Amino acid sequence: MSSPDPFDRHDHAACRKRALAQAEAICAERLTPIRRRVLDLLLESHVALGAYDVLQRLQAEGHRAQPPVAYRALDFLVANGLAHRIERLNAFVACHRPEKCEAPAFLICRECNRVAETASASRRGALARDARALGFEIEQTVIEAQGICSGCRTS
Amino acid sequence: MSSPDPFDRHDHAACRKRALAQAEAICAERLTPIRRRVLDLLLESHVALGAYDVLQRLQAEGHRAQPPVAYRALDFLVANGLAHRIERLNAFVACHRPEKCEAPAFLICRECNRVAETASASRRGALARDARALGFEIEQTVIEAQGICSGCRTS
DNA sequence: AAACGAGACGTTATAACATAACAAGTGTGC
DNA sequence: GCACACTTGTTATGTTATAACGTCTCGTTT
Ligand SMILES: [Zn+2]
Ligand SMILES: [Zn+2]
Ligand SMILES: [Zn+2]
Ligand SMILES: [Zn+2]
Repeated sequence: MSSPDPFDRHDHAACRKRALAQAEAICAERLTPIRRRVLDLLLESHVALGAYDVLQRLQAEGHRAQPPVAYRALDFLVANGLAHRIERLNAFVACHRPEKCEAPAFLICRECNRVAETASASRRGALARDARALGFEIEQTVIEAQGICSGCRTS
Repeated sequence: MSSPDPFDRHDHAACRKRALAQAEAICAERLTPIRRRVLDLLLESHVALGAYDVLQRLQAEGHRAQPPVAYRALDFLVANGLAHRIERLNAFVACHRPEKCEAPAFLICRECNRVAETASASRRGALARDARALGFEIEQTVIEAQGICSGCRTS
């Protein structure tokens, strides 16, 4: 089955809870309060958050944080597969299925800025074939599609 | 046939000349001296250049340029399909085949930093299918693979 | 010719994104 | 205790990108 579609309504409270539980399973005690809070901030938001957006939210909660605090937490989450960086937006989203996530691809609505995560073809596609032909060894692939979601198109 | 492989040796003087000629055919008088020069700077370099790299080179040639000069030229080139932005690197490469270029994908060597342009599957792949299923209309897709090229791997 | 508008470019200033470097606190194992 | 790994706090700075406004040129309109 596919990941929850952020363009669609779903039981997001449960979705968020599950993602946090998976995060704790993956990281155990390494999911410190700051990291956990940052992950939850990403889960709360269906749009990608920039590091400074995260920082502002932390500060709004009374945490006297400086930029490295946000970047470190985000870097940790990305390194552990709990969040993804969206290059196009210089921003981050939570991964909703960290246990099954491999070779993600993203659909970014230019109107509402929401980001949907989907799975990419990975080792089978034309790109992998081309790379092999060139002797290029792919380690990681960024796939980010821009466009307009169904909700925004109809309105 | 595929585009010239920057990981491979080729007659780059000719390659560059052809690309410039195609650029002039596409833009006519709109390819002003600055834009032409920036395009040529990108063609000269097999690695992606950041806007400030371009800027430095312009300044080294005696041109008293400020950042917007570089960004404007690069934006123009990208808008006209003569160059591509590599999101992962916040940098730009010239397109070697602007007339035939559609849905490009990139292979980025993390060791030598060279970037090869290839063609992506476009409307047929799993991504397009997923998007259609969600009612998402894709307008543009960024595909950037990181890895290691054959030259760098063997050495 | 004078007025106008579009497009390119010059210039200043500032916004937005990201990291280097070092200090200090915590816990674990020796 | 002490070394070590890891996390966090904090200051400062580096890097990437754009807003805003002025000027110049050229071709079109009046
Ligand atoms: Zn994911
Ligand atoms: Zn939308
Ligand atoms: Zn191209
Ligand atoms: Zn290489």
